[in-house]
Amino acid sequence: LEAIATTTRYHCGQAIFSQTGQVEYWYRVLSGAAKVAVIQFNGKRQIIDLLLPGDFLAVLTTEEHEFALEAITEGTVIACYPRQQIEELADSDPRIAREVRILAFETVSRLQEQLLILGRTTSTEKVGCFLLKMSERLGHRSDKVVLPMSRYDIADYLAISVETVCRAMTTLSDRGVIALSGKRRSIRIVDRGALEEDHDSEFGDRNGQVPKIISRS
Amino acid sequence: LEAIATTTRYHCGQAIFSQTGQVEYWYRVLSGAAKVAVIQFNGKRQIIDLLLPGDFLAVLTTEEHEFALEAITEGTVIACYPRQQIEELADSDPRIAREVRILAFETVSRLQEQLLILGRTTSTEKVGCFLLKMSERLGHRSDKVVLPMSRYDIADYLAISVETVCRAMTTLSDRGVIALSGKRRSIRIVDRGALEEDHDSEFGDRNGQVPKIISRS
DNA sequence: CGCTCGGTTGACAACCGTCAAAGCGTGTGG
DNA sequence: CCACACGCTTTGACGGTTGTCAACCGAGCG
Repeated sequence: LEAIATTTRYHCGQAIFSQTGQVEYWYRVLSGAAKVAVIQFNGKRQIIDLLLPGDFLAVLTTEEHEFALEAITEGTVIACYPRQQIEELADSDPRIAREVRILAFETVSRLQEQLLILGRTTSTEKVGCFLLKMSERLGHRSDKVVLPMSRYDIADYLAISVETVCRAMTTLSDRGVIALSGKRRSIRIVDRGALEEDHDSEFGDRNGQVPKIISRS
Repeated sequence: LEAIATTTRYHCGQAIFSQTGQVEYWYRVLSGAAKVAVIQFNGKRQIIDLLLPGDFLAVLTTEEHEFALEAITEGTVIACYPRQQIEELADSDPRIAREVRILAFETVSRLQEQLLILGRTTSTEKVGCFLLKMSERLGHRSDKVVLPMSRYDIADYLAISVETVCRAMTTLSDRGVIALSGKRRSIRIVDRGALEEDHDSEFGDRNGQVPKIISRS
């Protein structure tokens, strides 16, 4: 599978691609980090996916939106696979087809998790869940998390403003849930349990209603 | 591919599955509509995906969340494929593998679109984009959209409250962008252009800055 | 040294969630 | 056939949260 890949090293902020229409390549981050952004007619940017080492991106078409893939850490290495060739390989080798399938499902899972984070009500929860997810995805066993992105990128990723991201950070820091180290992008998770529950039963579980009935149609 | 499927007809509000852990089946909506919901420790529900006829759902694992798939219209027909068998078929027949791949990529695309909607700033934009997407997905050429879901489901889907959904609807109606028919779930799109742009240059494009430089890391 | 950019904090207005209440539609039972 | 009840929808009032604007700090760099 790696035989048809062309790996390239990118600088921080460098665009891997940025276009509208059919995308003829699939990408995979080998080291560093990259963001998948959509530039809206509006001028506003939104980051709809964050790629860490091992993550995969396959975009079929980008109708009516301008997609952009961009490195966010210095020296990010990305493998680029021609779509045509990878499809042919998958057709001829079931193992490769299975691998591509798994990568696609991982992408689905990643996006679903992101949807859950965006569905949170308060910004503090969003940032808390984001930090938790980043801690998981970065895979370090320690509680130290070195964010690969700026606050601006976090804001675009969580669909909130930069100032709100900062405020959420300091709020979590004041609560003693996280600790902001000297280095700006380095964060230590102090109380992981509080991050996971967060607002859960903040004011006691006064809503004793068991949510058995899901539907209301 | 349809040989291994077991199709079942469901009532409105009936659960197709609801569990935590490994999901051993993949699903496809043949007619009607279904929602993929996550019940959080909190008790709050969030709809992370909406399945219309032709749409596909494959969940690998639902670690740490309880996933539920539930019909939202009466008489929804859903095909259920055992994961094991569909993988074996895909391994033996490249055409099936390709089909599964395409379905997975469509799921990715659907989730990305939903992320874009959730990334909108105001609730009116969210509802407007949602209606536009529903109009596209339902595929009717006319401007009439019959929503398959309740306002509660829309709220859980857009991560806003029910009241806000109603207010956004009436706001759009007051602006003359949409028309609320007598039937509650029937909506007519009057000014499609306004829905697409929406807030775009509401107060003139005072931010003349061309967003060439995407990155700020 | 001055510049730029990222990060942080404050003030204020607008938006949205919550609580409350009232209008509708549908289905069921009398 | 009608009355009632229940659930969905809508609207209002109010307080909390967040976006926006503004200013300041610190670090990197020419």
